[in-house]
Amino acid sequence: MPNSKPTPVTMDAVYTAPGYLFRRMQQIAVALFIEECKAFDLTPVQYAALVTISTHPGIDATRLSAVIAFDRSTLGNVIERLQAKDYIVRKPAPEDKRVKLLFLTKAGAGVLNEIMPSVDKAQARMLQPLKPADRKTLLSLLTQLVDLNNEASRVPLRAEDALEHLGRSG
Amino acid sequence: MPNSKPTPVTMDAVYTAPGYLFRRMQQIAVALFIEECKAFDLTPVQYAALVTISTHPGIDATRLSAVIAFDRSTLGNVIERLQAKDYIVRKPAPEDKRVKLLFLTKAGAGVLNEIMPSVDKAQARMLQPLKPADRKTLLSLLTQLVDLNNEASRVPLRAEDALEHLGRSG
DNA sequence: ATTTAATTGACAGTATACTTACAATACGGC
DNA sequence: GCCGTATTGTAAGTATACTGTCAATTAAAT
Repeated sequence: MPNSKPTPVTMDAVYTAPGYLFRRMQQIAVALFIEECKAFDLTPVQYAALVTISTHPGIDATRLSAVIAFDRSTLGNVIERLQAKDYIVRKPAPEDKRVKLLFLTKAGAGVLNEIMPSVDKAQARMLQPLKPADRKTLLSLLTQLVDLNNEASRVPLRAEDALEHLGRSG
Repeated sequence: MPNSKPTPVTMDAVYTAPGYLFRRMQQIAVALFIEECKAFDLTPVQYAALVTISTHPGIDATRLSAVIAFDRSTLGNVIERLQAKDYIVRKPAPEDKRVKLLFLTKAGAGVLNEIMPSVDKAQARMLQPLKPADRKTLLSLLTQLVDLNNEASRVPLRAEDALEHLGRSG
């Protein structure tokens, strides 16, 4: 009789799983971001896209997705929303008819400057409960882990590759 | 002239933000889970729900949401999908006509038992790149941080409260 | 130079994750 | 026992996040 002893299942199968903990922390991070930045009507993803377009004016959607490691399909919708809010504009690339280049508008640059302190506050708040030394340790291990697992993600970060033929502005 | 010196924006505003790193790790965690468990057609969230229904048979959707800290609305759809796959059944509660109680089916209990090793493999893989001591440190800090930030999340974990009048089976 | 392959943005479809709102039901104070 | 209130499940609407696919276009192979 095979499989005669099924392992007894406990909630530890959920609570101690790193994947569960990362999910919870991500949800906490988004909640804190939204709370601190509620005056600005910008989501964390939209903020990351704005920052990247700011540091790489004229980047296209595919390269943007590689630089922040967000899915290309998802980013299409994000870009549409940023455009609807008049924070960015899309201009057709002269040398490649498929490509649309992304630029910040004045309003986009303004929001980005204004939201920064609130973003910093949110980022600080989510580590606040830890002792300063533990914050540094966690951030260091987390940075290492994300980097070492880069290829495991569906959309690996390709910061360098993506910018090879751009003006190397970031 | 106010605001005459806008802070120069760099990609560090994204790359070093803990929120960004948590988002990346969550995406990596999901990718690894899906890859290891592709034979089973179960998502991480569906797995967590199945485990909880297994350890708390007869739990209702609202309490389930509190025990795994997932949004109540989201969970409605998750439950529908688990029901469509015949992994769970919903039975009306005799003493409260609003409530529908959740139970595993034989198939649900079977999948849960079979998928466990693959889930463990995925969870191990995402920490694998770190040295064993660093894995322990990260997991400890992450667990602390999630717990200390519990109230900041939109759906705080309420494991105890949620089970007060249940049979205390977990 | 013409066929083949790769890239780009777009779209459809599924699955979380959250908000607000709502009807049905249950419960509290009185 | 009635009434205001809270709870439960559900639904609609928005925003990620991923899978495919597709047409248009460009690049590469020969």
